[in-house]
Amino acid sequence: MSTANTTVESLKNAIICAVKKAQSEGLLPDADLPSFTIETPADRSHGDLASNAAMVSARAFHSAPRKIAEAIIQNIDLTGTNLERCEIAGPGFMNFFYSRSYYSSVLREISSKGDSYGTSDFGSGKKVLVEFVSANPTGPMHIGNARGGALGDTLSSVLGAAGFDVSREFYINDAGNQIEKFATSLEIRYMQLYKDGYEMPEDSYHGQDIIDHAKNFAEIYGDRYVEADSAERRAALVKYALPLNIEGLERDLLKYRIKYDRWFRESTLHNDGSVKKVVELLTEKGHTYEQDGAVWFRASEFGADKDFVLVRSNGLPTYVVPDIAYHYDKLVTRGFDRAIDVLGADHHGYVPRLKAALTALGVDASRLDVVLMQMVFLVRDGERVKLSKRSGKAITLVTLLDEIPIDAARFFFNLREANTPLEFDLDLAIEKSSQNPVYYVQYAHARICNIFKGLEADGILPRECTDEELALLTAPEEVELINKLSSLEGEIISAAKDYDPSRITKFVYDTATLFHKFYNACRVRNDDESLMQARMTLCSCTRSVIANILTMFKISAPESM
RNA sequence: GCGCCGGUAGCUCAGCUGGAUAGAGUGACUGGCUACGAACCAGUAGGUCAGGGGUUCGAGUCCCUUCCGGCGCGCCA
Repeated sequence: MSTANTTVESLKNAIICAVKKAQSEGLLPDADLPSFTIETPADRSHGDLASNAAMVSARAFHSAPRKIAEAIIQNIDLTGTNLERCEIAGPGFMNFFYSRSYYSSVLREISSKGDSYGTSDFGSGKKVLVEFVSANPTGPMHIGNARGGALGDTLSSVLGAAGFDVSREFYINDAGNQIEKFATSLEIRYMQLYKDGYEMPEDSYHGQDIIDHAKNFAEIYGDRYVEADSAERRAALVKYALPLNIEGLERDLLKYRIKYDRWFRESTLHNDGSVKKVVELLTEKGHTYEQDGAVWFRASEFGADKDFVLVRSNGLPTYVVPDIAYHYDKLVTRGFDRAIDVLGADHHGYVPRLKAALTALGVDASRLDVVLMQMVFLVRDGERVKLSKRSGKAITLVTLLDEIPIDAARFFFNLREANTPLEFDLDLAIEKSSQNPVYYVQYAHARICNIFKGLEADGILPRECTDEELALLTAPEEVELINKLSSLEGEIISAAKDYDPSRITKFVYDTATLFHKFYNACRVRNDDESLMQARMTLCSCTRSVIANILTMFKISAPESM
């Protein structure tokens, strides 16, 4: 538990105790205290922590909020809360103020925890599987995958920092219809090299990558497969091209600093009979029926909007079946406490269906959470770049990473929460100025490093400060900054609860802002040696917070820029 | 037609379980380096929180409704 968290908890307890005491003295009626909140007021003159306890209990206690607040304050014992006084304000808020010693205890905590400051055991080691990107291995990754990658990877890191045991996984769709389409596309491109009269169907893959595969294949095997049986030709082409694509995915994601714990192949679910078994199990339990030669699942009986097909009339399963088998594998066979899927928002209709199937199989579907992410719009020269997937002209992850730094990409894709559309400004991302938020944050870090370098050159080294010295940090800019630093652990837990790593991006940006303000208002190098050392401690703690976050997000924290 | 998501400053967006005077960045204008990195900071201007009803001591936040935008609703994945 961090100092900041214990303060909030102990204040809550102190208020509850005060109410009981006031009740025993007859100052308040014997009614239950409704649930109330402790929050940080936006305006600092309203104290450091504020509670609405008196206002929410006005009805229960049949009394005016301010009167209730008075009764509470008369009986409150703030010993051990890091708080020293309380004021009643406005309609009945109780505003509490930190004691001086609180600030020094925050700085001490950060200094002693160092790299681990911000982490907690909130998740108590629960096993969580985060599946993200899972791009089709039939072609290159696009911008949506880039967002999914940054989101999934940082979300995993946030969950890890909050005390969950996290595994990252990529699901490879190396079976099913899209592989057939892949085969068809490769086959036609190959045959086009030798014969006329081969046209690409509308729904095949038109990208340059398919043409390249066919050419390279032809260079190795020549025309050997031109006269061969189509099935044999297709199999050979897929066997050649698919592993190359999968290697490519792995390589490109690694370049993006994403390393998976496991690459899970859909084909294994077909090969070991899992896919078949899903249909059998659902049928055994009476959750399926036949219609028009297809096998349907009674999804509407399990909370989905309508029934859907499991096995097509041609005898082949639809894509949902391996997906069900896969999630069953995650939650039951491998026993993860929770599975999180990062998906494009266009999949939202599919989620209730998958959950319905899991429920029908006796799995608690609430253990599956889906993070949906909205569209990315690339902006260049102030205008949205038109993306046309049809023509194969969509910007790929690789070309994006060629153009902009990895640091910027990872930062920018986490600027907004997943469920809101994201504008990605390409010009801004490569700009080396304060307008570029990633530079702004990194600059704060470099600036701190530079302060220490400069001081060290004059023989001034940081040392441990006494509480009295740390209590010299009383300027508003100093107090604000310490307050910010103190809330990192809580922020990470909130981000983990909400599956929203963008909160941490905002947090680190705000921290940088407060540091820059402090820097301009308070000179670290100072004739007052004690004050200088106290400020050095504050700098060092700020550096830890920024570095811990950037490192967690796999963004560099440079010592100079 | 049904479902999901969104609509906050000129632009891009914050606003945590309802809280005190709705905030940043950017753009516009004005200041601050013989002082630890000006890749920074300070200030001015800019708002009927899409419209309308409701709940409450209190609504950008919750409920209903209308309008506008994005996306879903396949024996595709």
